[in-house]
Amino acid sequence: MARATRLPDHPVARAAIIQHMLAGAGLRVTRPRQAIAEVLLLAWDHPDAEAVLARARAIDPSISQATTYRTLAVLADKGYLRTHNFGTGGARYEVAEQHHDHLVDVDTGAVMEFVSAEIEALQQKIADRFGYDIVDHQLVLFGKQRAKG
Amino acid sequence: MARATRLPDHPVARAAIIQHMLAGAGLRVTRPRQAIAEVLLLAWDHPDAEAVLARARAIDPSISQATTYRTLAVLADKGYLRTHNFGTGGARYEVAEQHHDHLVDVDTGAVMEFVSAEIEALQQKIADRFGYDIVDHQLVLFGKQRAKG
DNA sequence: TTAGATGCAAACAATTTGCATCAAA
DNA sequence: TTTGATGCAAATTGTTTGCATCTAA
Repeated sequence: MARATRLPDHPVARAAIIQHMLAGAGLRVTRPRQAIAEVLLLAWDHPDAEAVLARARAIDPSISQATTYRTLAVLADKGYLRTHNFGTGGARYEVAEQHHDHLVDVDTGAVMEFVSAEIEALQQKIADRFGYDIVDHQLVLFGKQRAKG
Repeated sequence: MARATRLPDHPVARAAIIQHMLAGAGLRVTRPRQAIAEVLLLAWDHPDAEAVLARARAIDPSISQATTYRTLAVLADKGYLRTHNFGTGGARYEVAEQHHDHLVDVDTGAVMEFVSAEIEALQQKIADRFGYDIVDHQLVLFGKQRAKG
């Protein structure tokens, strides 16, 4: 049930998408950043900085940890990435497309995505009670797979 | 609008509650742990480990960082405390009483608490779709105070 | 050309651990 | 008394930064 990749197969189209993302974030389009962006766009999971670095080095072995963290930070800051903190370990990243929330399998660590317009509507109702406007939210469900019976 | 303290004023009653919490977690009732538990039970906010340590040292200056982290970890593991990750900085702790979620003021860092039975019901409906039972969840709304009109 | 990006290594921040000593049960 | 708890300091983990050197624009 792996999600389809977010990048087209055609190498020119891929390069164009990556370029758009980096330039859109106000960044120069360098080789390390292209590798990092490609890694994120290809990721079907929610890798942490270490995993992003490892995968990026498969494309270009000279990429440093510092560049990885710096690039992740800028892209997240500019809204191209979302960061999450699922309990222990470092921050985990994913390309920010349509907003969605997460269901984490506490036994396997697998992460599923979902959206619920109903929940989002209720959230704003709650914020209203406090006199607030919501600028962001995070909802993480932790669950166990139900035994087949 | 500070929440009332979770501990009674009477010193004997306070000691009994703290003892109950520590013993209930399978821990020996030591002076450092009593101080840490008292700090958490008295906390009206959501202190991080550093703040817990500082407040505990006001009770007993000899308390170490290691004991603070160790005690927080066990109490959280046993379900007496909840931990949160509101963006940057270390984990933040609070006594686990009735479950509730949080609304964080992105400008001031203030944290408000709320519960919504409606949202919780929808959460289980979503987990059902994946064949999961929810064992825990975390919902954090980030908001800005609405300008007074 | 030149401002911005890089790798490296050192610095930081948050948390965990080994160990000799201490104290609750 | 003996098993678990403590403080200390060192080790880990995750992340950030200074700096001399590159390189995209």
